[in-house]
Amino acid sequence: MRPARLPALDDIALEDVFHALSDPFRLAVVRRLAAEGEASCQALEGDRPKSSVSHHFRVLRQAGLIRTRNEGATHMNALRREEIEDRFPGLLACVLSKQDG
Amino acid sequence: MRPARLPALDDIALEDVFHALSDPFRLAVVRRLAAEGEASCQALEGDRPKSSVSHHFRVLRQAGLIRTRNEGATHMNALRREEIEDRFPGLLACVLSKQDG
DNA sequence: TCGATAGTTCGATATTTATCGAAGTTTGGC
DNA sequence: GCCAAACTTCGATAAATATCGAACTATCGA
Repeated sequence: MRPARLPALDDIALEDVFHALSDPFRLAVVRRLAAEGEASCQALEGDRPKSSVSHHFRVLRQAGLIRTRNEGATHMNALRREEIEDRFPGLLACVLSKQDG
Repeated sequence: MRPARLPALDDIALEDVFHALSDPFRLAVVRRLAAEGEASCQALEGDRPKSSVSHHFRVLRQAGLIRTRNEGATHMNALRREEIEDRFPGLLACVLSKQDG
């Protein structure tokens, strides 16, 4: 199992983060990770096929938003909170406020 | 000249705002409007064709990010700052901070 | 070793978005 | 009224994304 190859947030443009967050499923994943701390892909897939879920997790990973830790066969995902806050101050607050409005 | 048909920000999902901001040209427009207050489409087009510029302004308008006021034949655009801040607190701050990083 | 489970990767198709010329609209000036 | 300027709208094409099944990989347990 190779190292997690986390992209450095400094190399990521805000546009790319916005793109990652412009999908409802991905935005929901970010919100749930913020609320629940850590979760497997499976725990967050709705009823969609695994390949689709995997695709969305990859987009989030490449945008620097999440970190994935392999724990046995399951992959545990978590928000890169501090780093995101450091690089894009206020972004998470914005995503997490008024989630229903 | 019919009324500006501004969408109510309450009707706009955060995903849609993120989508609007996920394009480098549109993000640049938002930043320039924030810095300069008001500008015509023409003043902000790089060297791209008018139809392309018009398209991007429409996306920004539909996402509720800008307001367009017709002053003669030219259309003056401005950020809907207070409303955006109201609906998505922190979003603009995030877009406007560290624009070069 | 054989399954079963959890994800990833591949490939093909569908949907969405962007791009840009051409034609149309509105406004102001002569 | 006529023309130019500033946009918008239309339509066609290109490019980027999403979707989903099928095949592949890695890990755990019996």
